[in-house]
Amino acid sequence: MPEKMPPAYDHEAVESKWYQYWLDNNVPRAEVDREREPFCIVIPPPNVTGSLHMGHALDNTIQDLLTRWRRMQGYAALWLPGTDHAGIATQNVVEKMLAEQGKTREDLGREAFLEKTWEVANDHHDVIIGQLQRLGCTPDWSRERFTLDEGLSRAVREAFVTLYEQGLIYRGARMINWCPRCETGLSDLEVEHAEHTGHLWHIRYTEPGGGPGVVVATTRPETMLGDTAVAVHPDDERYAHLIGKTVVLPLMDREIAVVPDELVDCGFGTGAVKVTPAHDPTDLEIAQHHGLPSVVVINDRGLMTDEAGAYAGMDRFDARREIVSALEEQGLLESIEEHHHMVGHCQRCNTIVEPLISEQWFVAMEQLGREGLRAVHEDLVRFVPERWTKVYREWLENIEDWCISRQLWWGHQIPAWWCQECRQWIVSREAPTDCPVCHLSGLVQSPDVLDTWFSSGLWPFSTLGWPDETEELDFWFPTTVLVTAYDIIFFWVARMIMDSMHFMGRQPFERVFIHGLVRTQDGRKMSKSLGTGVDPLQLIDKYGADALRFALMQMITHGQDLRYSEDRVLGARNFCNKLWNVTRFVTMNLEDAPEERIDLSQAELSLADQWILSRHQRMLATIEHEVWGSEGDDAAPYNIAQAADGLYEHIWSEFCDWYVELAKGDLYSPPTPERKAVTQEVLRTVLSGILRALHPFMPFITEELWHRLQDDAAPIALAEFPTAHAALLDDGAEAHMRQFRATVTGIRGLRAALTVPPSQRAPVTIIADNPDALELLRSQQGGLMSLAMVSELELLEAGAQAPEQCLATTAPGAQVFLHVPGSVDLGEELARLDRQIAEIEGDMRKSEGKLGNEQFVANAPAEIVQRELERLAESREKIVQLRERRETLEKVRGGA
RNA sequence: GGGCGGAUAGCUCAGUGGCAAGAGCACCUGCCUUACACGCAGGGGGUCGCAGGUUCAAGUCCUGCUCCGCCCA
Repeated sequence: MPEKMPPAYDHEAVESKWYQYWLDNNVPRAEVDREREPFCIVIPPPNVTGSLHMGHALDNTIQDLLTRWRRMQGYAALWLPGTDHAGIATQNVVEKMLAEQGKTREDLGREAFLEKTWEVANDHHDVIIGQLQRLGCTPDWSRERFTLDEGLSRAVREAFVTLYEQGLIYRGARMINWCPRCETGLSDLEVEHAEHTGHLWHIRYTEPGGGPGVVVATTRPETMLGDTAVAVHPDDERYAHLIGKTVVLPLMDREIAVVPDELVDCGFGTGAVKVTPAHDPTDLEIAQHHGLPSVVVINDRGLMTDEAGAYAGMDRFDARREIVSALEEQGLLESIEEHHHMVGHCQRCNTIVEPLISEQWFVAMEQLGREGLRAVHEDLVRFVPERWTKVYREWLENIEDWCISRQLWWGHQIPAWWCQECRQWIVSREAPTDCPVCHLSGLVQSPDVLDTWFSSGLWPFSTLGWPDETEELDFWFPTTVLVTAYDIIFFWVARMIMDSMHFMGRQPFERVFIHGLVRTQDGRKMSKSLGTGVDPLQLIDKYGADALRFALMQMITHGQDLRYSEDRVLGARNFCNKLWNVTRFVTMNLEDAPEERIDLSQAELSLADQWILSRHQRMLATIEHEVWGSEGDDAAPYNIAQAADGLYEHIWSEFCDWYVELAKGDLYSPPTPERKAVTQEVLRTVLSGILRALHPFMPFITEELWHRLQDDAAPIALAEFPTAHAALLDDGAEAHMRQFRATVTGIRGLRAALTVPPSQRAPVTIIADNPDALELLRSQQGGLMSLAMVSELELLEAGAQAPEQCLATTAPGAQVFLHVPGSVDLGEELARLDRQIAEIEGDMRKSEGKLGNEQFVANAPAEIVQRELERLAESREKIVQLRERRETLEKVRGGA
């Protein structure tokens, strides 16, 4: 890397060159290797509709970070990529494209429509892969899967047929959620409920003889055409006289029975409800109790049927208006109330769903649900944070059968064939040529496809080769951790666990790391339609992928939504620049370093050397502990933000602010050549550790700087992750540095109090409280003078006479005096001292209060009491010094 | 209706019952000190939502309440 480093980091120049390098060096590739520990993450497959948003950027950065880290630690680390065909979503996108040309899918026919959809899916796929690569993600591309590819389709057929054979898949007519726009059945989860302000219409159903009858309240008057009864609560005295009688259904002139049923809520509306068994789940139940007939008045396109009489062919909402006005004309509309209620909408197209009785394929969930529960009861799968376990458990405990057939074209066509001769369904892994029962041909495959989540549920094992018993499956399954947001726990996570327990007899992953959603700065949901979406690629263009990744990693909080703010990305970009420049500094100063490397364990280290090496070990131990815990993957807490902060703090506030500044003395004017060489070695060693530890967070810049630091380097992506060595921890050096730093900071504070510019050095006197402190300051004199911009340093023993015409402060173990050339504003200085005195007096009172409390002394641990005693002693010492100082100043002032 | 989460500096958020509550950004002051102005040094800023309780000790544990958000019915 011969060219010089420019003084500002340019992310575009750096990030463009390393992805291909990683591919060339096989970085993403994972091999089955029995000598290594397996580590495996399967990607939550992005939909091949649309492109990646900030949520994907977050989710995939976490996965890449964990994978890179384990890879560097020598694990056989597989991150398995892929995409999801996203049945209804993708089909909607293509239908919209067709609609722009005035066409429908029927115009094209199934085959041509699917061809078109494959094209669209392939295009989106390529965009998504490109985005993941821009983000620096390194999943094993050689193992990439798609939910509709041949292998996964085989897995789907295997799962379907097996469940059918086990009696866990059945076909039947049930009331389901129907989207009249998509013209397909939906599962309960695909319906989103939103509060609507509607009306509660009170409608009178009179008695055949002309009696007053009963007033029913309804939110959906259009369904009344299909009413087959009126129900009241059996204990409701208001309506007792009507039970067993009939009333006349308005507009249809049909006599319907008044039936008693416990399901009726006396408090709702008038306490009498119309019963429309074909269009309401509760009504259907009531109808079943009383053997009532069903009349279907709304069809699967949301239009009124022939049964709706005069309203046949009308849209359901037009019919509602017409019916209300007809009732009003006839004087049967008693009143209208405003009413707030939850209305179900199609998750994909937001159309109001219609409950319809329909013949569909269902998965019986009771047994699968039990198996899913066993996975958490026996701790086979653990959620991080743990509280999501409860959410998962409660959903499974109340689970209902799952409608899996969709009246769509894009997806896995159901492996079921209808024999027109025997009038029965043949379910089979392979397409049968003729009916196994009557042996006649004339089988017709069900045109329906499966719910997308049926295939996604198999993802952790189908992608590893199931139903074949592959080496990969044997080695990497169960996978290590699943990383996803909480919004698909039911849709996807739960189904993977149930399916895996059922088909594999084991959990799909040992842990589920649940993170939150990325929101806008003011906490709103990011959405393209609201214009609140942020495109990760634009941010990458502006600040770089490393900055985006690091910012996201700093913002993660466990299971809580995070508010995106561009300031954070800017901050992370500045951090990149800091890293760039400190590497620039180190490489510039390594140019004349000796060829031969120095063994630091044998070298004579300065205090600063010992300190930074110790702090470096501590940082490494901290980040390992925060992310992986101390007992390996099954206890990993994934505190990634804490690890990011640990690195940031170490690099910026310790390595750059203090070590590098102190190193300058030993580099520019070393007392001995050895001192310089050791300093160079420490700089090289610590920076090398920093780059490697930071690599999983910021892969591009660390790869670049790694090669800047050493010409002949192999990829940092494959370098060994640094390990903390307890032997290099040095509590003594850390304590001495704390004291040293406090002294420097004390002097700087005095300078700032007088606004002495940095260019102006100033003389300083320090009176050490004890010989140890004196020795420390004497040994660090050079660093102290340069970092605190001291012109002359006078170091005195305890008891020495304090100099006059000075500003003073106290540091641990020392009193510090800044000699002021001109005149000092004594008034201001006195006020400053008074503030300090007041503060310390407050501290003293608190300590004295605690120590004067017998209970505290008796009950608190000895260590805490001891600490309190020390603090009190320190405060007393300080306050004596400050008061003396104040007196002196007063005298000077008086004399002046 | 049931459940979950949140409320800490102007903003976004950290914070094992015990060292007098921290960071980043923003703000104020002074600096182009030969790695970095994407920077350096210094500084101001807090009834830890409210009210009780447990404890020698509560931002942290318990109870109740208020407000905000989410999920399920």
